[in-house]
Amino acid sequence: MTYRRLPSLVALRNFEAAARHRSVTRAAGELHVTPGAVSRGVRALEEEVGTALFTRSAAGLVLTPAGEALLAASKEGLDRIAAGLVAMRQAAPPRRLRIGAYTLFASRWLIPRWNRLRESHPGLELDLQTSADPLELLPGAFDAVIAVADARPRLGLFSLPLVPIETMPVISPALLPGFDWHRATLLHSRQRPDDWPRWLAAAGIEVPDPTRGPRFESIALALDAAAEGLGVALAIRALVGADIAAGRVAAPHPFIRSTTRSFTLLHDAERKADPAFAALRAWLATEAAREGIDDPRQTHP
Amino acid sequence: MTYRRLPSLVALRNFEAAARHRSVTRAAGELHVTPGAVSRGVRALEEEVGTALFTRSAAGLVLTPAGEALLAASKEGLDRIAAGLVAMRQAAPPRRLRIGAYTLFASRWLIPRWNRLRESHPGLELDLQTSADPLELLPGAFDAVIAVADARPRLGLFSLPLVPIETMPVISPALLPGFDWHRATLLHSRQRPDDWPRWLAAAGIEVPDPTRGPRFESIALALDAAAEGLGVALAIRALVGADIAAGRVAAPHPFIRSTTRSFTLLHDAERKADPAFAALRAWLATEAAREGIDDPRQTHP
DNA sequence: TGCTCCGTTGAGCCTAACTCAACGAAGATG
DNA sequence: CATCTTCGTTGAGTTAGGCTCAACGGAGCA
Repeated sequence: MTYRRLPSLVALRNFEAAARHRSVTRAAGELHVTPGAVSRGVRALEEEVGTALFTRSAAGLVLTPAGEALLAASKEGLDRIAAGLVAMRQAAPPRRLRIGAYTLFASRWLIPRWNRLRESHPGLELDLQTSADPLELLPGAFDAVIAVADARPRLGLFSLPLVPIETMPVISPALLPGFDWHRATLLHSRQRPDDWPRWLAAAGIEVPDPTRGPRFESIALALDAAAEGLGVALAIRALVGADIAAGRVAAPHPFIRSTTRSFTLLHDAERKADPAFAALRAWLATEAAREGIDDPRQTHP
Repeated sequence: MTYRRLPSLVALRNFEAAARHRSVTRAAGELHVTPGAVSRGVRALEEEVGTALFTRSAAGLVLTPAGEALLAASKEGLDRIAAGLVAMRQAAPPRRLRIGAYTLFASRWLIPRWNRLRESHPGLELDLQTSADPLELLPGAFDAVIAVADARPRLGLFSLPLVPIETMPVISPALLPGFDWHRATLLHSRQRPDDWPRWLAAAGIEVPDPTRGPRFESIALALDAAAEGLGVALAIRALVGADIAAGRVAAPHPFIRSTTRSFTLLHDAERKADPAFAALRAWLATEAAREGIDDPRQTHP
């Protein structure tokens, strides 16, 4: 029943990298793990095959004859597999998914994370189209759509909430000292005229007239205006992190208003099992989960 | 820094087996896992590469072109690695370790497990020599010794307790009905004359004379005598499990006397890091830990 | 003699991968 | 044509392999 006896392939990969570099530390760098992990992996492999593969010295690693033989085999074997993955992508040309997304979400969230998708899923190509108008995102012109939606299930649609809509006020950092709600100019988005009244009510702040102030076509423009010092805009928390970190805007008040809606991935329920859709979902879910852990704009400047 | 991008090699192995067999169930059999594990692994791989590798039907699996390409590559790659392991064993001829072991332990514990060692560590060959005399096992004539020892560390020796010494009485199952300690014949081992007095005292059983009865050269012979219905012998729990399961002997009393000593692997402390010794230790420790979970004589009849 | 670099290791944690059990779909059988 | 069997999938929960962190020891270097 046993066709082939293989050691732990994880340990084997550790060994192969360590042997190729003649260094535990460099192998750890290549594999993005700690040197300790590589050291343990190699030890485990040596124990499994019952033979020393390296002679260790502080200067570096020297392969034993057995190690040389195993290095050749594992390098060729892993190379063959890696080459096969490339060949496979030609047998299956990149899968192109047409994605429709809300403009602000695309520019502040999706695009900054784009590189990681290309790296981790080379077989997936996204054709991104954006719209500031939620209605345009509804029809079947896209394979999948990222829109603002509540958690309510929709017949025939699979939905995956990604990023909660939470509003918070932002102003130019220059205006932060002595900021006064009664004298502040509220910057509105035409699409979301109720945002300010709701936020102010939830925060328990009273102003002369919550509907006063200039109206902009989109939240993005209101945000730009706030950064320019024109007044205070309501931003979506998850989408202004980088602006705050970069010092473009700052929060004059700590209250964040939660809502029941999220930026949500929506696609045809029948395509749930399609690996391309599964990959897209998994990637988006992972990125959404690491929200706040590290911002891509910080780590990949 | 990233030399090669590889998917999860565990998932890849699942896929390769499933693709080769054109069957999840058969692949699971080969890999000694459940079909669910293989199914999940393949799904994860498909998601990782973003491409369907199989088209599923109840009749079986059919590979997509991408799956064909990946099967070829992974099969060749894994074959190359497996072949390299064989070649490696020729570069490093089997390591032969001279093992000295207490006779009863060797026959009742070590030998029944021998096959699993040969299977899991083909690079390790044990040269087993046994003795019923503990003194013969001490000197440096062996690479490692399995002897009765307490947990006290010994200078210059590495020790690994394997199986605790616990004594329990056994008789022929035929004598079990109406067994009476006052009329029973105690079968003694010459090497361990104190065993019966100690066990009886610990169990709180009084007999006319705990030292009466025939003396045999070894526990093994006393055990044989008990099985023949000559009387009641004191056996070591871990070594009579199979005899009890096979109905050769039975326990007339549930009490098991624990001691501070164990069958213990002993070897030169300096050879602790030697992979062959590490492999031997790991194998013995694993076998000792599965003690009672399944007896090798049951599963490999 | 002290510094630095490198590999190892003890302790503890985390998550990928596994098991178990239940389920639905597609032949096979009577 | 109902029933049974086989096979792959999947939700829930568990486990252990592999990882990190931090501390340590030995070898070369200043």
